[in-house]
Amino acid sequence: MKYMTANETFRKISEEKQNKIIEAALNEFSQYGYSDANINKIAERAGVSVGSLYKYFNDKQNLYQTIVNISSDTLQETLGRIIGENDDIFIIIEKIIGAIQEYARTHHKMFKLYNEMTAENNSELTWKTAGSVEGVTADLYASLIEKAQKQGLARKDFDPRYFAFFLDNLFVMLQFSYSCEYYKERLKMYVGENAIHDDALMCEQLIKFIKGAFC
Amino acid sequence: MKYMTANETFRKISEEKQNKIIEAALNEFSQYGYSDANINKIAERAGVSVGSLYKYFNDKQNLYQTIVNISSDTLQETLGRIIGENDDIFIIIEKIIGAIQEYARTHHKMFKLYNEMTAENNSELTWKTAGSVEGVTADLYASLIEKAQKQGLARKDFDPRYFAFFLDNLFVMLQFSYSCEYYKERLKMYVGENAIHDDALMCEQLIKFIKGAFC
DNA sequence: AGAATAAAAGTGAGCAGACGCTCACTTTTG
DNA sequence: CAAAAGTGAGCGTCTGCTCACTTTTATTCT
Repeated sequence: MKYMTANETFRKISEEKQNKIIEAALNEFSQYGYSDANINKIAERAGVSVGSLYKYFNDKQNLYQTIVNISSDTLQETLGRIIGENDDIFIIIEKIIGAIQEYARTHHKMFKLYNEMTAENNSELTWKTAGSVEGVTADLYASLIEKAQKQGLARKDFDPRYFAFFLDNLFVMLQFSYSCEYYKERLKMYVGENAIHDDALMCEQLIKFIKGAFC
Repeated sequence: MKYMTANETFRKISEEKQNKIIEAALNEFSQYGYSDANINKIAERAGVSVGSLYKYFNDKQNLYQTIVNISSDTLQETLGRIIGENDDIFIIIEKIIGAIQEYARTHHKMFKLYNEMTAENNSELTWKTAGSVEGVTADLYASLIEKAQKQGLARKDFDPRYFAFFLDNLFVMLQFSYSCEYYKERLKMYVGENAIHDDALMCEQLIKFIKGAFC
């Protein structure tokens, strides 16, 4: 169900109002992180009173959880669609890289939120939601690789679960490199100032790297 | 110079006292992150008064910077030593993986601190110290790969700077996977409960992956 | 050597500002 | 005219940091 973590009241208000609140909260949380995010500011930016906000969400944690869930669902939906298209593995990888590059521009706050969330120490809470997603992804990648091995598209002398892990590691770091200040700077150090804008070159090189590893 | 960011007073006190303060601060910062770290608690755990702490360090930021610098230096020193040994690239990679696995146990708080630091938004401050380190690493990896290309150890149809980037991405994620709660859980999802303890298998699989990509 | 004294180091109660959250109240809805 | 939705001043708490004060160390003088 949509916005499961929010209170009933929130689900009854107009979609426009919902969106304004979600946008304001995503803005604040992704920019300042959980602890430094200011609830009063979120309310002000969203054009609602703090009192109302606390009728929609039990507390700060609850609002944060809702935003994390929304982001997680949005990203997962895209990934699911791509993998469900039943292409061969290297086409899928290319599509995923393309999706990361596109999302880094249109939804970069969600990537940033994801980065902050994983750095937090009370991961137990956030793991319950984002964790299930990671589990599904892990299985999907592993079975894709296994299929590729059977089709002769990948060599057979490695553990598909480990290679799925390394593959997703490369994707996670690509997300960070496009969305988070620190990793943006780091990317520049490695491949130069304007690499951030040359999507095609990055995609080409990364696929070459992955293909090499698999074949 | 040692502890450059700290005040002169700090550099004059006994090494034992310095170490107690650094340990207490590293503990607090790595466990709770910058914002939620409590200065009063650090002082108490280190066995000094808050007043003294503020004679050693200008403010919270300053103490944090000092801890980040120390961690950064410690890790960089190890990496520099390994790369300086002039082995062929795959021996170096194996040694780096081994060092990550070892440090994940002996210095895991430093890795955690690094993860939190990179998620912070005021990266400009921390970039000044950690950033210079990343720059050096980037150059070292790239020239190592270039050398391998010339020696015929790696194929020549890729950009060494991009491959250096992907290589270090795999190392960074390995660090996180061994040290940070979220990524530990994620690693379990991918390769199973007891993969965290099977260092040899992880090393073997990762080298296989990297070797494939390079050759 | 020890007293006198100045400088440096150390202390912790408490100030000041920030912020999550409440609640007595008003407005809107059905 | 209830019931539900909305409001925002301000309460309570938390915490970075200060400052008036004490203790220790270093130096000078008799």
